[in-house]
Amino acid sequence: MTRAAMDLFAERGFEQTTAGDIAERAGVTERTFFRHFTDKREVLFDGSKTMEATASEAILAAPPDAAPLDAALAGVLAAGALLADRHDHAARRHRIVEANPGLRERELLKLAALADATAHALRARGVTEVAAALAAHSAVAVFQVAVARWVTAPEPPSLTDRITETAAVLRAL
Amino acid sequence: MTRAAMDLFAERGFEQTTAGDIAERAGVTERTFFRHFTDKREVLFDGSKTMEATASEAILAAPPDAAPLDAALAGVLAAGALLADRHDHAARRHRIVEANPGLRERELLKLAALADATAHALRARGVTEVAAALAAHSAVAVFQVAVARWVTAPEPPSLTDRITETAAVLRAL
DNA sequence: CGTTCGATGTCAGTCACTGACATCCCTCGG
DNA sequence: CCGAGGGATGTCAGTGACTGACATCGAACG
Repeated sequence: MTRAAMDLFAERGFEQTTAGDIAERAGVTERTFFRHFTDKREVLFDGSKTMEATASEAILAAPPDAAPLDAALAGVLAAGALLADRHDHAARRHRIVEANPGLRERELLKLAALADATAHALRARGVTEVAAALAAHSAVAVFQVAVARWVTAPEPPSLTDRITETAAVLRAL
Repeated sequence: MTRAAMDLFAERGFEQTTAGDIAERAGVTERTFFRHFTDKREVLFDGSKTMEATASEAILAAPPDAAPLDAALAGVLAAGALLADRHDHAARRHRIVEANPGLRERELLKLAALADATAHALRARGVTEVAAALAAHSAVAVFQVAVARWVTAPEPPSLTDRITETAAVLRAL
C-alpha cells in the first residue's frame, strides 16, 4: 500500500488523496487500510521502528570507552545505512513529506522517537540523563541535516559520508 | 478560549474533548473556534510566533563576535524569558501536551519552527547554512531539555538558570 | 471434515474541519 | 442622528478521517 500511496501523493498531493483512493489503488477496502496503518500519514513511515532498533543496537555495540556523542553518532550512522542504497526512493519520499505540514509534523515525531531510543541506549551505557538527551538530540540533528543534503543533491557523496561530514561541522561549533 | 480548552483537557483529556465542547464553555460557536485556531490542537500553541520573533531579535542583537552557538543560546534564553514568570501555567500545559501524542507532535513542529527561525537569524549573521542549522538544533535541544526539567520540578531554579545549566552540559560533550 | 483463527469486507456512526451565506455591531463620514 | 462599510459571529450543509460491531472467508490443523 505504501507504493500506491506514494504514487498518489506524488500525482495529486497528500490532501487531495483520500484514504479510500489509496485503498482502491492497492486493491483493498478503506477499512483494511486503517487496519494496517493507524492513520493516513503513517503509510509513509513504515520503517521507522526498524531504524530505532538498529540505532539502539549500534549504540550498545559501540566500544565501551567511546564518548556519548560518538556512540550516538554510531547509532545514526547505522540507521542511515538502512537508507543508503535507496537514494531515489528516499528523495521521492522526502519531496512528498516536505510538501505537506502534516507529514513534516509526523516526520518530526519519528525523529523524536529516534532521539528517545538513542538517549535510552546511551543511558544503558551509563550516560547521565541530561547528557544522554543532549547527545541524542545532537546526533539526530546531524542525521536530519545530512539526510536533507543527501536527498536534495545527486549521489555521491554517500549518505555515510554526508553524516560524517555533517558531524564534523557540529564538532567545530 | 485557551483557558476553557486547558481546563477541559485537564479534566477529561484531549481526545474526550470535542471542539464543540471548548466553544460552548467559551460561549461561542464551534465555527468561531475554528476561525480563531486552524485546528483543535493549535489552541495550546498561541504564543509560539511571539517566541520565534523574540528569539530572532535576540540573536540579531547579540554581539557581532559571538560564536554561532552562543548567539543561538541567547535566542532561546530570550524566548525562555517569556515563560519565566508563569511556571504554574507552563507546568500544567506541559502535562497536558505530554499526555497526548498528537499534541506532542504539534509541540515538535513548533520547536522545529523555533529552530528554523533561529537558523535563519544566524544566517543573517553570516553563519554557514549547515552550521546555522546545527547550532539552531542544538540550542533548541537545550531549550527543550531545560524547560522539561524546569516544569517537572518545583521552582527555583529559574528557567534561565536551567537553560544555562543545560547549555553547560552540552558544551561538555 | 469440522474447527479455529487471522485477515478482510460491510455498515453505521462520530467528529474535525470547511465553504457559503446571513446577521450583528461598531465606526466613521455626512 | 443616519446610512454605508467592514469585521466578527452564527447557521447550515457537506466531506473525509477514523472507529466499533458484526459477517465472511480461506488457510492451517487435528
